[in-house]
Amino acid sequence: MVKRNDYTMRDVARLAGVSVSTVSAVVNNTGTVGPDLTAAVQKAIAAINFSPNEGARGLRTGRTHMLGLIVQNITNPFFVDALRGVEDEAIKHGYEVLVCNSNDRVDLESRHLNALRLKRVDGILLAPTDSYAAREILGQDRAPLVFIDCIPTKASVNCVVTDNFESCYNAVRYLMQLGHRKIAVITGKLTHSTSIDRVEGCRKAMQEASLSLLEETLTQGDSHIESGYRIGLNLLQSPNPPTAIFTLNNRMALGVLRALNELKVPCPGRVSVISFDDADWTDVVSPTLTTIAQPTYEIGRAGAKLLLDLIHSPAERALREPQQILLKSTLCVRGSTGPASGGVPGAVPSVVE
Amino acid sequence: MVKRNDYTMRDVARLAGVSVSTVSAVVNNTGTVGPDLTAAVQKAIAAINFSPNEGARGLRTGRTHMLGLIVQNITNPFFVDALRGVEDEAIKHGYEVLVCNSNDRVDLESRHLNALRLKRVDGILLAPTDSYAAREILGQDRAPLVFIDCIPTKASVNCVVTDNFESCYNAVRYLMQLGHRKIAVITGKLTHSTSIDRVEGCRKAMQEASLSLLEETLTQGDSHIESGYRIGLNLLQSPNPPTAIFTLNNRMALGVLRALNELKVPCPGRVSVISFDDADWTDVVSPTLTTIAQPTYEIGRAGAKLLLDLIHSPAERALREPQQILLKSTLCVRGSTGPASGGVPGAVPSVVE
DNA sequence: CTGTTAGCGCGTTCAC
DNA sequence: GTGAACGCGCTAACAG
Repeated sequence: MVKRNDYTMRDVARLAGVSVSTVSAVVNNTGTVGPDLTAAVQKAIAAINFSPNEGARGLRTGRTHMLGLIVQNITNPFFVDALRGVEDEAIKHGYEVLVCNSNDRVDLESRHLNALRLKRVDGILLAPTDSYAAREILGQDRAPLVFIDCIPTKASVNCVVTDNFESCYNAVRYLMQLGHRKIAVITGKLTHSTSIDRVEGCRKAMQEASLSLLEETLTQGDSHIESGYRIGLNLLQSPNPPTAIFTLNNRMALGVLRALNELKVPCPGRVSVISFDDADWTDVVSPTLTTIAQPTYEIGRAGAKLLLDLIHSPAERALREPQQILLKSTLCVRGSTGPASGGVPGAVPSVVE
Repeated sequence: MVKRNDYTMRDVARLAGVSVSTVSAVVNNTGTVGPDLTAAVQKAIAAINFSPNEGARGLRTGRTHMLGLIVQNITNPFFVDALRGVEDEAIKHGYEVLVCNSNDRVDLESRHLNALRLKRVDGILLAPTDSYAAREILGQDRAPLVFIDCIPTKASVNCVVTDNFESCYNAVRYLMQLGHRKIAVITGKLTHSTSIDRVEGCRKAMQEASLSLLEETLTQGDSHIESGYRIGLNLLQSPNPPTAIFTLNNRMALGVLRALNELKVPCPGRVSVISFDDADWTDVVSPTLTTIAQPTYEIGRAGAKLLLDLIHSPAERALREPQQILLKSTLCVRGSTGPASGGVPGAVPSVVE
């Protein structure tokens, strides 16, 4: 047993000459204690700088006032912004946030899930590493759960995500308006709903223009810089290169830009680049990067809000259908996208709308 | 009282036909329970999917197995990397991390400090917003505390930081070797030890070369992009511009680069730029950025390690002098720094070593 | 080896 | 309006 020199309510009670329950009543402001005693208790509390033990309180009330947040990879600024949103909302309601980083590993994710369970957090926000793995945890009884940046299954679950389908649909249409017909798409892992929805959005836009999303123009990366770089090199050096590259994530775009600079391929002269996710540096890189900005902070905030809602009304929760919150993104046009006209000879297919 | 449908040890005990303490002994693996009973208990645990309530355990043991991490501003990637280091180390020892973002506000910082106290975390890692404010919390009795990215006072405190003084000393010497004599320094808030130490490092290097760090070449920013941009514009448009700009933080460098591009000032042709903090994008921006890379992850890891050390040996802690861990940085030379020779006419002062 | 007992710090009926 | 008693889920003495 570790020695803790924290003061307890008993100390306060003794000092104020009252009973523990009176102290408790004052601390919790139940309003049933007379003004004189209240003052005495408050004085005693201040005197020894007493602060109630939230752990013990939680044991009684069944509330820990802690939220768990598990993110795929904290290295991705997207999740940092979401984290800010989560924390701001949590604080506002007197909650603290236990942050866990899965580091793209499913095993770490479930380990964190278990740790949060032991800690009896009041609710969990989960940005899963893999949609299929995420489904398995759905059946289990645990604290209220809200997914962010992922819709793990068609079945109804509480989640908040960007409208990935529409965002990509619009982005590809934008590229096609610029005259692009051969558009390469670099995706994240296709076992994640986010990637899947984004690809579908691309596919729809292209189908409407009687183009098809060919295997050769769709490449799976892993959301990290290196994969963007490697795939970018391949794409740019292929005999029949695309006139536009669409990376479905920020950091893969960084890799593509690196490949671009290294190969000294003019952009947007020969190839346009557009990427999902905005960032600090998009207007300082060369070329400045056209992006689709997600409401990152808002995703976190809305997720936390929904979660706190579930926590505070468990009765309704059972009745109400889970909510799927879809947030809109913004297209930020910058220097990396331009007309396809000056493309490589032969790169423009004969398809006409 | 909220209804929790979690199972307790009593349920397990009942199911296994043993007493609660036996269950406890099995769970904690004290090795005093016979093999047959152990098996029975484990079976019962598995049957109802029991998991011990860490909160209740903490009430007994006085350990919450939680660490608090308060960072100045989570938007800064430096702290995200440190966070990763903290978490990895924490997990290894069965701890979870409560992450708090002060958002550069001293009042939020102390609010978080208080919340962590209520939660009875076993230890706190603090990256303070302001060194002066940080001193005030030193006297208070609370959980073991380790500072990161800050030495709030000359008096001995446990902390782990980059050797800011030496890093800057070396960086300025590097610039001087390239022939630079008029070096502008853009600092973060000067109420933070980190900024102060960095400035001192610059000053020493310049003094050794009989140069002085003039007020006109030393400007205080606030570590955000905007301030770098604004100060950068001023500097570049001044009648007697510097031949080199040293930003003491990542994001201010981003601002300077923006100013540079906007004004179309050749870099490093007319002015060189070097910055503290490395980043993902340093080799994709134009020009690629020369930086001083801090061992960010390691700062977090070492900080957590030191903290866990303090937690696990409170007896020695009282005896031992607090530790100040100083980590080395790395100079990453890229495209934004070059010889000063081609500088603006008149920009080279007549000072000769 | 195992069970009984006594709290950890707090909130919450109940009598008074 | 106030205080005594009980229990939240668990660990740690101690007894057997």
